[in-house]
Amino acid sequence: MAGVFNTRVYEVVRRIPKGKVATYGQVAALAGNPRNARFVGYALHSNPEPGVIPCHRVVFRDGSLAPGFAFGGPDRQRALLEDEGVSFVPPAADRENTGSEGWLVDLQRCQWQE
DNA sequence: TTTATGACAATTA
DNA sequence: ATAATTGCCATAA
Repeated sequence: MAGVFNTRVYEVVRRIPKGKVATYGQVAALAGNPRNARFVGYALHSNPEPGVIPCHRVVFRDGSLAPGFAFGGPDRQRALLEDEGVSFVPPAADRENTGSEGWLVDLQRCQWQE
């Protein structure tokens, strides 16, 4: 099909439990390619399997998400994650948020762990 | 058909 | 310690 990696990513993202989030790097690593974090997002962009793959649970290593490419806006993603029980924390001021409302997912508590 | 770019992360200088 | 570069697969033009 459209590449093994792509299919692998979908499978991994689909495994992310509700209330948890995974970073691109983690998904890429589980997909078998720890260096392919870039294509993880591209895979979701290419064929996000609407309704099947929770793209909103995939966030940056910093805890933020893709600004402008979120299924409706970063604000929308925060609402979805909060609704699932994901904890949000204010920016560390040291780490400038990539595009969220200024709030980052608490990877310390909500990062998906296999 | 080939070339260039893309939701990032890790490594090396 | 920080900064800049590299790496990987797939898709679009």
